[in-house]
Amino acid sequence: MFSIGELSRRTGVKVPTIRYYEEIGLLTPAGRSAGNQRRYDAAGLERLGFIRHARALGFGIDEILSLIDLQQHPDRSCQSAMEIAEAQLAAVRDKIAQLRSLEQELSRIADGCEGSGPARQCYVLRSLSDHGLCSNPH
Amino acid sequence: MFSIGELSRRTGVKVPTIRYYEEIGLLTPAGRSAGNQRRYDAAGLERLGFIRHARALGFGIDEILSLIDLQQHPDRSCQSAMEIAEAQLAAVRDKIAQLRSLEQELSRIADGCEGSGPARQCYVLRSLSDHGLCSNPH
DNA sequence: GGTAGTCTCTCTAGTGGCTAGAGGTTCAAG
DNA sequence: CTTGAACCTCTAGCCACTAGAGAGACTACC
Repeated sequence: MFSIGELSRRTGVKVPTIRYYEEIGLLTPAGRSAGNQRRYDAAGLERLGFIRHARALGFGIDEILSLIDLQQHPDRSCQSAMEIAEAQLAAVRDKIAQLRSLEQELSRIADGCEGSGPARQCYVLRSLSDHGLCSNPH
Repeated sequence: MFSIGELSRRTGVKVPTIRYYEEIGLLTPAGRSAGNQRRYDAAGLERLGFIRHARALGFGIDEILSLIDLQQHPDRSCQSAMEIAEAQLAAVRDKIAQLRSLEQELSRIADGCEGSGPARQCYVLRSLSDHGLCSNPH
């Protein structure tokens, strides 16, 4: 049994974040000390590692709740886990596509400006004023 | 002179968003009607188009404030505009790189699971529990 | 000039996923 | 038994909006 600070050190998750996870029902301490301080065990450590990893991969809190729920019922089908992962993958790919389109526009816009002239002629400012100068829709 | 609803229709920016932009100092109406309703002119329309375009490219409110400030002083050097654009481009590229790394992990994880077995064996759940299964750092 | 129906007003609160800080209590080492 | 770090709860703030309540203004038609 160890403290929240120890748990934080072992997982790299900040103390207030751990408390926040408790508040939203992701992680409950194994118990409390006589003086009401949180105490965690190995299961809590593992759980927080799971959460951290899932967050790093971009899963939202609701998805993580579902995944944890599934993890606690090992006899159920893992179909929903796969669906959640695929949905996340699709969301990431979508985002990448959007960002690539932005990258293209931004590099075109930034390249068009030398940074040396007056703002009147600035290609950055002109591009923002006139959407017609863009090659992509966004 | 036209109403906020008309401005919204012409730009595709929602009415509450326009009011929010006013609150944070991005866009002031040209005036008010006798009954205190906002009235906009062509300059407001143009300004909101600029803001919308900049937001679509991912610029933050502070950056947009700076860009508008520069736009209103056409004799100043446009260096800062270029810097802002390049910083945004760099941020977008960073984000893309991060997302690509996530994409790789996620597709590996999702591919490892058939969705048909019990949760006990689910590769998605096992991957999240054991960071060591990952090939990328994230 | 009345009225119906749409638009607009201000204000408050909520979103997601935390982060920061105040003011007070508990713990562990010496 | 004291010191100082760690911990507690609670509130407020971040970004860029979005939603909704309750009240007032505008416009088209009769």
